[in-house]
Amino acid sequence: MKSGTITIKDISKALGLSVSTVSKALRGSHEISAETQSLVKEYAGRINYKPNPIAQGLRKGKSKSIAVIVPNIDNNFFSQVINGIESIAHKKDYNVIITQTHESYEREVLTTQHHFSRSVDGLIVSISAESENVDHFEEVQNKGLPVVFFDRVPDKIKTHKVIANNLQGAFEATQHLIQQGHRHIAHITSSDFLSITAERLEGYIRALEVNGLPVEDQYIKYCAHGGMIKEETYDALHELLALKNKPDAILTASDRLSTTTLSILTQLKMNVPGEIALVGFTNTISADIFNPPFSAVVQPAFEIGKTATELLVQLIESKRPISNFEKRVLNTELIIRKSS
Amino acid sequence: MKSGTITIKDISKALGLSVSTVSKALRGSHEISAETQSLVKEYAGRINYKPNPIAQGLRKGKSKSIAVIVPNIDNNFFSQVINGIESIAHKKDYNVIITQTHESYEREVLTTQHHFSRSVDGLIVSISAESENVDHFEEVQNKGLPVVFFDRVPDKIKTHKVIANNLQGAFEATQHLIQQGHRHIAHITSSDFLSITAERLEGYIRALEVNGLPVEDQYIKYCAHGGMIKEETYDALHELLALKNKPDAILTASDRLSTTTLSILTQLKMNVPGEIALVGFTNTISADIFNPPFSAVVQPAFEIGKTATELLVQLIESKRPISNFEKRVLNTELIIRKSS
DNA sequence: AAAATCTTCGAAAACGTTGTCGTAAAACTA
DNA sequence: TAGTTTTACGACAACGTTTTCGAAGATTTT
Repeated sequence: MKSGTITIKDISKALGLSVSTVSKALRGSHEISAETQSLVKEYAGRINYKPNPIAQGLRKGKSKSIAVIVPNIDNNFFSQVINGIESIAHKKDYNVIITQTHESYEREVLTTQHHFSRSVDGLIVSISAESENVDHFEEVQNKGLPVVFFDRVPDKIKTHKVIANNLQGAFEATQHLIQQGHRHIAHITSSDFLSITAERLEGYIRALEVNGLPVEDQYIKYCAHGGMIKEETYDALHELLALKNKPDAILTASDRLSTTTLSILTQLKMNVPGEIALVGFTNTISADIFNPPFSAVVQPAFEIGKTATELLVQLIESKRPISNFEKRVLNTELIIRKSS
Repeated sequence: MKSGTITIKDISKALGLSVSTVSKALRGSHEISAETQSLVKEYAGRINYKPNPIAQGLRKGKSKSIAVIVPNIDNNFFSQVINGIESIAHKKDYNVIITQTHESYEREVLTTQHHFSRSVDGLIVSISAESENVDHFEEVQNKGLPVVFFDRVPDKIKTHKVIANNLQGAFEATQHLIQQGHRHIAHITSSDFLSITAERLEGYIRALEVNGLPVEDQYIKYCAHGGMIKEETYDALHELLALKNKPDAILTASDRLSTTTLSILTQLKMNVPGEIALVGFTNTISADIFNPPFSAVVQPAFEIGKTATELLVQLIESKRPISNFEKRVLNTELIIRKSS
């Protein structure tokens, strides 16, 4: 690791200057004469000197990097958010490192602490489906690490949050199903304590109510692992199809749940939307080549990532502590295809 | 950042011991008496002390973390590889951080240098479609940072490599298309200098030759950005369909190219496989709900990730320099569905 | 009882950087 | 010319660890 690394010390030796002089010259300090500065800079450039950011971080407590913690990356919603994050972060000269929790509470705690102690400058987080407890985030936040949440956000923690208008999205999708003539609409969703679950459920319920339809518990199925475990979705769907009053439509609440549900229905050789219609929250770029083409509630994922990053950088670079936090809500878009 | 952080110094003050004693006690050194050790450990546990890995890294030149550099994460092949990487890395107590290059040479260089100087212990890389030049990897490797390549590997650099049996995979897929009666088989692939491109092309050509079919340049289309830019694929496809002898089948060489091609054919309302059959390299988990269900050459992505990580850890933890490097080749699987 | 050996700990250096402070020489002021 | 300010640089401490070395006290060996 160390063999070829070039440090300030090498430059100082070669040029017969002190390390502090070299450091200051490199940073363009006014204490150093123009000649010395250009001498140092020229030489540093020539031998391809790169400052060691971890030493800088140690010294300054800043590292110009931000970490993203998401449940999974194999999910177009999250990967699009990450692209949004990178678009802003790179522009502002921050590096972005990504870690996934696989919906595991334990991994989330570990990775949070890891990022904290490797001193990233901030965290952008969407909470794992298993994480009922969010103390680990509160802890690092109290120690001065800025955190911004998106999508799955905790009520408890005071900070910036960026979400899609989940209520509206679920409302419109349900409304659409009702307009198509469906009366028994089921909802397959994630862990009941996640913010997105509550918000989307609320939209679903309101649409039913507005249309004078009953809200039936038997039509609402929670998947504790957010669809990570296929059996979970399979069981939920199976229970729905075993009901006396089988649902004639389903609203699925997440990317993974949507594709898994369609996949199972296809396996069961069920006619979509003939026997059962399907609308789901999903940002998959392949929705139009699904069979049938998938009606989707699409979240402004890229925008969410951009917004979260702007807010985070604001927190990081603010001189004095910020206390009035905002919750940005971005609108979803309902794209109707053939599955409904 | 620093406010709440607990350091060895805090412990040493509280217990009236020197920092060196505390450090050694924490690491279980035999120089420290059992009582002192348990005293220190108990106290450290109680106040929730966490060693600062970046300081450890500075001191020891090791950080117990490895970085993964891939073109994109919104791609089931790469996300599955990453899952394989994490499965081994976490077991061996390494943290995994992920960065994407978006097929950009420039970003690849930047992120490589960034990881090097934040002193990760090793790199697992699949090269960007733009990167004809791989000097940046050679450079960090010469400075002592172990690198393992997978999937898109450079010929030039001597190190461990893990790839799918691309030749065999392409051969079987082409063979299958021929058996289905197709005689004009096109091949849409990535940048011509990528290893996977050459290997898959070779398999395609051999299958044609074995069956006494001509190899025609007009049927072979390269996409310099690996399908990242949709127009690229669109143009390639358009040119193929404008030929006098339109192809009656296509073999696509990557995840993104496969879905994009199907998507465009769907837009063009072409009958797949009636007018044109399709087989492609892809690890998408949604292949069975595509319209039509997609015939896929599936790579053992998870296994590739696992293998690459085992080899990397071996490089990292080896006492003396390793010079006999291996290239592991893992078999693909052809899953025939309805698109061919 | 003196000498040798352990045992247990602390002082200090090191990793690569930055920032504070001190200081010699040069430039100005009176 | 003496005094004051400015310029341009170097010494040193600090960030949080680990490790080498030395040394005091305890224990064992002769």
